[in-house]
Amino acid sequence: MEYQTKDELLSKAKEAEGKSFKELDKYNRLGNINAKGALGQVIEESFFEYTVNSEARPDFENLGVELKVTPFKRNKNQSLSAKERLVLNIINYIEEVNTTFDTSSFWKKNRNLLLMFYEWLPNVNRQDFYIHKSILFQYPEEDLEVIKQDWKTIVEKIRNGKAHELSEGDTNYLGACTKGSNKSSLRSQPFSEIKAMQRAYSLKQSYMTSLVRKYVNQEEMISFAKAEELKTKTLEEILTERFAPYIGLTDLEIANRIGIEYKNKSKAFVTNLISALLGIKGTKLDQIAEFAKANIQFKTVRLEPNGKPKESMSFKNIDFQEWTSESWKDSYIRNLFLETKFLFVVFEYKETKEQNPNRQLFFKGIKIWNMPYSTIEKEIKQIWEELNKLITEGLQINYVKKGKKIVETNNLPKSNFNGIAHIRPKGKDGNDKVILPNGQAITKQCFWLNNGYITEIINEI
DNA sequence: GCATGATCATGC
DNA sequence: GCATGATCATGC
Repeated sequence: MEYQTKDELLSKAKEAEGKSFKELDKYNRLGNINAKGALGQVIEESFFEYTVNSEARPDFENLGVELKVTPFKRNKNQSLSAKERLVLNIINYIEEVNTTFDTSSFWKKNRNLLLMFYEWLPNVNRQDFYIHKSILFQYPEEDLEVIKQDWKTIVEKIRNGKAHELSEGDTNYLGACTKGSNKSSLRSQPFSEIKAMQRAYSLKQSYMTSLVRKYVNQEEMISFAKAEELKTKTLEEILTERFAPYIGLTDLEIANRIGIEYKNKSKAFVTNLISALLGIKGTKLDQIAEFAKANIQFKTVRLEPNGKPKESMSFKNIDFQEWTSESWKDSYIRNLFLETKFLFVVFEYKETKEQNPNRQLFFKGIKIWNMPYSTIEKEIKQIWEELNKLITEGLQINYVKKGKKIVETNNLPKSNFNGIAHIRPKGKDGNDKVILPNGQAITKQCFWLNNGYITEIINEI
């Protein structure tokens, strides 16, 4: 049947709230097909009773509304997250470069979304998943401005003959995610001979998480950029501008100026500093809308007078079981760097520790960065493969006497491995160990980006 | 001076 | 108690 108004469509969609897919599946689709989009098909065919299509036009064409059935999950700490990105239409590289945002395939098809959220549960048959919430989604004005910027970024890259280097980390809310995983899903691009992976527009998982929290859980986040400002400046430009007045000041001076408590060793200090600089003092960083939606993580960098950080940058400890059971494409480390943007908050010491043990820290600036696709697929992949190989072979773990102490050594990739990253212990003490898949015990290990590599990134400021 | 291993400190 | 950010210590 055809719905005459959006309200009519929405009230129909709301009838599904609280129902399981089993109840909605009139034609027993779920019993027969295993395909990925089956849950969406049940909604299209059984619930709305229209034939499944994969056309460029929206599903409810007369209303210009596209239907999307999308999962969320509950985390260990009970918060909700989108289970995945929302995949939209495939990008035709050849045609998309001839459009503007308003005439783009993205905007034509996905301007109005009817979102039906269901909860995904581990070890539960998908027939028993429930629809929790149906909403007619329209992009908030400030989000739409960021999405327009993202769209431009994507199309510019195609125009520069770099469709094959597109990466989700390039953009903030709207991404270009790969779709189809084999060689046959390569497509031509207009300004390069190189075939590019087929990609679709997508709303990033982090962006979808913000929608889940807002619409399913009624959580509000706080944003620092207004739509008006985003019309003339990118999110990155706004951030840079907000931090600029404080360049050259010491951390103490900044604390005094913005009225936050100064705690030298406190992890919370830089967090407080960021939210205060952004004009939303006291907001936890995961509650800052732009950071949450774009998956921007901050990292503090402290440069020595020679312009290089003394220390490498650590990430979370390595889960060896996870590392060796995932494929490269699904690997934690690959997806971390593909999907995360980093906000480096850079400070510098102007004296060495020898010159002055109580040396002060001066704010130098920020850098918003995501790892280039080529680095992920080359150096990060190398280290991932090397670690997998070593774990399969069995690590060489030795205990050698150094002076009075006994030190644990191993043959994991060191900082000279490929210049980008290395693996190094990070435990509480000598007894803080994990068990490798083959039963060996080793001090907890961590993934580090080399300080030399960090220097290169920061020097682009 | 740098690389690598060791471990402290904070916050949830 | 643990994860993660931060930093120390030692030897080449």
